[in-house]
Amino acid sequence: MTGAQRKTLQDIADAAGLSKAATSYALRGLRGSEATQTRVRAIADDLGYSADPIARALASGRSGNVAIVGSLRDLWRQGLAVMLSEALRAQELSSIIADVDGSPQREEAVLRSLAAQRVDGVIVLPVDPSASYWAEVPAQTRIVSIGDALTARPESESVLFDNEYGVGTALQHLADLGHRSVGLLAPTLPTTPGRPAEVLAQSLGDSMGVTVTVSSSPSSVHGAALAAAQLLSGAERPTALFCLGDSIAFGAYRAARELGLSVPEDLSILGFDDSELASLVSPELTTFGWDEQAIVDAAVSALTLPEGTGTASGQVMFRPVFIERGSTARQPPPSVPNH
Amino acid sequence: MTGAQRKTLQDIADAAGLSKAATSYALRGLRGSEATQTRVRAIADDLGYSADPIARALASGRSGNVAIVGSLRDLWRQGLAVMLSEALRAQELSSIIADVDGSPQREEAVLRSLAAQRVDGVIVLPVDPSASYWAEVPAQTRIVSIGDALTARPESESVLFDNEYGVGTALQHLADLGHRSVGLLAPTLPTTPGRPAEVLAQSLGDSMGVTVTVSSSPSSVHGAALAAAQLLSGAERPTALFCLGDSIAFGAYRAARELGLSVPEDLSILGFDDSELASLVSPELTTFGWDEQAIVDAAVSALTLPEGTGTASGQVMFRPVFIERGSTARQPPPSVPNH
DNA sequence: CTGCGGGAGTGAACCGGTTCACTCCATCCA
DNA sequence: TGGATGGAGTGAACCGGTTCACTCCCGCAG
Repeated sequence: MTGAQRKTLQDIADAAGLSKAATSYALRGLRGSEATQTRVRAIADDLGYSADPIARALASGRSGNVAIVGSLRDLWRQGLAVMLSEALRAQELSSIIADVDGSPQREEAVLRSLAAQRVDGVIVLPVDPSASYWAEVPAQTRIVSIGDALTARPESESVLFDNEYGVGTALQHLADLGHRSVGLLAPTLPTTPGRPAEVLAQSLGDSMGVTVTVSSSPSSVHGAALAAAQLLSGAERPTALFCLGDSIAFGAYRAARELGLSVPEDLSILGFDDSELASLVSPELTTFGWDEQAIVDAAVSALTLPEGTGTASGQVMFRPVFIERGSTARQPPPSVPNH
Repeated sequence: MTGAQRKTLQDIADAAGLSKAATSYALRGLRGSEATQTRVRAIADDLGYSADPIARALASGRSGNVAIVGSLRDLWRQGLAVMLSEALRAQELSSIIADVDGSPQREEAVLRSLAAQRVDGVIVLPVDPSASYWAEVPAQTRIVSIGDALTARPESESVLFDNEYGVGTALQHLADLGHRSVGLLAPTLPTTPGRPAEVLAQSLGDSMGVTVTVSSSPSSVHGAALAAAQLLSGAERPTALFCLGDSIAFGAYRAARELGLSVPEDLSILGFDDSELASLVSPELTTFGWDEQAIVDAAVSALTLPEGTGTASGQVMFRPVFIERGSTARQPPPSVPNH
């Protein structure tokens, strides 16, 4: 039942006894008397009219397409991408999702191809925020970047993660439990200028009397298990592992199992991101969660809202919430003091 | 460096000394001499021209937007949605992702709103394939549905899952291990006409001498744990659980742990979909995997390729591959024969 | 030599909105 | 009373392609 032809602006204009121009203005509330506007809107509703997004795009120069670009390997970011696309749809925007798989080359290629696609916004989880190819993005394309303070692009509107808080809270928690040697497993990124979280963790650790040994790890469970095993087989085995990502933490669980270490008695494990499976593993993973919906909404409105409407700096920061479950414990364990 | 203005077709026409029309035809290889075509293409490449997708959309009536609609709650489908969007991008198509959360009402609402958005294709993981609102989708909109033979829409091009094979293989595997009573945990769907997999499993089980007790379960780990616990607390406890979805299997793991049953000695667990975490849990989950990339490619080409180019029936079927890990065992266990 | 078929190329309409520059007219103030 | 003001509404250009109907011209058959 495709039924009647799609209504055009001209149809509404005819029905209202107005010109196309007046009708267009009235429907968008830009000009014309209050009375006319409501009358025209009523007619449009009546006839089931809605403006053709394509024609509008051509005339107005805005395509209604937004690209979501980033390293979308891990489950958390995949979920974020889907939520972003959902939120964009609510604004009548369609999305182009591009996984750059952590590679600056792919990031560059994607950004270039986007220029041809006439996207009018890019939401990016940047791989190399300092790369020169960002300059190639047309000036009128809004860029919103999502990430921690150091991987987000300082030039663009940003949705930031308060990793300083997260890392500080994590180390404090472990220090309070008596841990003095902590291993930090951070995801491998090809270019990590300054290795922000790691450096931060080490200096924070120092101030708490905790030694932080940093090691990088792939985001996959398998790779993380290897990286964790290596860290745990060193001379001075850390009594706790802080994993920047739940998938890495899951890998650590496996490594611990293979080494015959029980969690949390012999080894405390701390995750990050509170994946759906954090409460599945045994013991349940202590981790940090985010308000993903709020992050998504912030990113979309940064893209959507007229310039300067948001915060002065164009930046919003989100703080992870600590979720204590069962994977961390006092060190040394109180149950076996000195036997 | 936004630099030079974007090139238009007129620029290329001028440079080639041809009319806009001839240039347009030549670039698309539709008319004009071979020599002219290559010459025009060379000029276009030279000037870095690429056609404006919006203008093209307006003129040609195809928007270049494809909607991905379905129940996108679980991780597997989320990953599929991201992969689909990726694959569409490679065809210069943008996507609109809509999660209908298993609700026919939302499915209907989304389909209606899509009409206004002028999508020219829909990839759907249908919730209610028999619903009448499908008729509202404009006839020229291509629909590709992804699902098993009974939840896919018979009217549209389909990418099918060979669940008959999957369920049969699973039951055979369990029967071979000596199991005679199997619990089947299937995801809850609001309208499940005929409850296909369940009915299938019961009749297949009959032919193998296996009793199959069906129970529906939410897709979330928590909900599944509850459903599994209930199934395991019944009078005749099944010795194996076949879970239609890895998340449900993870819930079953937890239920087993809480009931003091060890896997696989006391209880065999079989999953479905081979999520990234199937090999993380302990024991590693025996499950069924898909070639997701092939499924995605099939769906996209069904949408993209001209009508009738694919298989005669417009349907492709994919078969899951059995991945045996450590969560199933012989029943009763051989280690403790009769002690 | 005439007539015809067909490939190459062209001008103009068209897709369906947005926006600019303009006219018209009622109102208000000097 | 006359001129400035400004809100309501209009015609036409415009965005950048696609496609239709047409002309022109060359080659070939009758």
